[in-house]
Amino acid sequence: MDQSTEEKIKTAARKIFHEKGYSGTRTRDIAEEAGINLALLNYYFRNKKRLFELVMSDSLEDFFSSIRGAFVDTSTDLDQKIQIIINNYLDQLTANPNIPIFLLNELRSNPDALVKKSELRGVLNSSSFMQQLEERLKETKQTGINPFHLIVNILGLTVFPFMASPMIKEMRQINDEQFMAFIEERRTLIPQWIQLMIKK
Amino acid sequence: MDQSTEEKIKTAARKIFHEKGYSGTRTRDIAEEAGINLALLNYYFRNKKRLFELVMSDSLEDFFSSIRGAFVDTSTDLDQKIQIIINNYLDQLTANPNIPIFLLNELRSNPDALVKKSELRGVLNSSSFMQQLEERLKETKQTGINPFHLIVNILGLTVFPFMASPMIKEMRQINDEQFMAFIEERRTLIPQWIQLMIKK
DNA sequence: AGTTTTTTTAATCAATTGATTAAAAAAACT
DNA sequence: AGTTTTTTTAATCAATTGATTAAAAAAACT
Repeated sequence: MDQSTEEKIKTAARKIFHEKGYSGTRTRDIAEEAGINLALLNYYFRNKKRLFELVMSDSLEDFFSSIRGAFVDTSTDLDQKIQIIINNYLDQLTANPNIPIFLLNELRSNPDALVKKSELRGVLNSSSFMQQLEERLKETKQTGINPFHLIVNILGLTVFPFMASPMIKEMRQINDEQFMAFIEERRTLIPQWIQLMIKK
Repeated sequence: MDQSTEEKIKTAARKIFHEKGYSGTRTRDIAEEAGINLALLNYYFRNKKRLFELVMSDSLEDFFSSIRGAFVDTSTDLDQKIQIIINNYLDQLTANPNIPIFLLNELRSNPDALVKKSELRGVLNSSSFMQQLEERLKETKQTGINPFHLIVNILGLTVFPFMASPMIKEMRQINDEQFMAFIEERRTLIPQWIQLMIKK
């Protein structure tokens, strides 16, 4: 495990920024986590802000990358895509449960970070998935419904429980392991629910 | 508008804490927002932490209070309750769009705040709504599904778009007004989707 | 009207935080 | 082996932040 100092800092910064957000994170926290001298943060990354922007950009990329493939793939049909998107998201969120709340909380004060990812908008809006959704809504006589609602629903059913995990755990008096079992139950349920919304 | 100084501080604190979170908020921000002298925060509330805990407690109360009535009301049936809960939530979130992300972000670092509201767990778990949900799942041969999933779904479909509003606005290139129109569309759609999940 | 209590103010302080500095150590180059 | 460049270190600094202080002003009490 011979990580360079620069890599050590990045890894540590990702972890701590995800947990504490930008203003809750001290550069000393990152240095401690990385096991390096505090001044190295400025030597390698100039200042806290730059390091954060790097982590923010990477995290946005991570958030979208696990589903981009499924969105644009023309060889799968709508039902397959729904399954793949939800599965890929659950896998990714299981590995990085802090990403959604981190991203959405930071985007509140700095929405511009997303503008730099404007390419994603293009990908999403012209995706095979979007077209297939529109066609399905036509077939099911639901043309009054903006297909974007369905995308929000997939995200809401998949992502929200991770963001609300403290509340869910407290309300149901369950531990982390039991929470993850709850999430696994949803792996098959969410696609079924989405299917009901666009049923032929 | 003869608010006392104490009230002015509370109002300002709620606003700023909701926007910036605990660590992103300086006591000077609150004082400026309230139009009062900085030292008055300590005079009236002793320190930043106490003021925050007060705002946190109130905000949790607000988050749950708009739906508590509907949960325990025994004179309405399940379908009516779903409608009322979603409507009440949308009204409340429209008035205070920052509450969910504020609460869930702060609960990540301090879940204990919720333990102080443990009474809510009792209310939820023994509520008329919960019982009606269980009965409906029985009637529809879905006894393998924990009814709590449906509650998470209602929240996910209702609350998540508010939390994700920066992303939704950017992805669809819409302004605040258009975002609220998007939310209003969901007012009738969400109950329909939920009904599909528990359809007889 | 005088006295006491409460509220407010501007200045100041102690601690913290992001950042800088100068020197030492290590690596790379000749 | 000597020189140059890069990396690391511990100390220090400048700015910021939550909090305190002492005095003035206002309100309440007698």
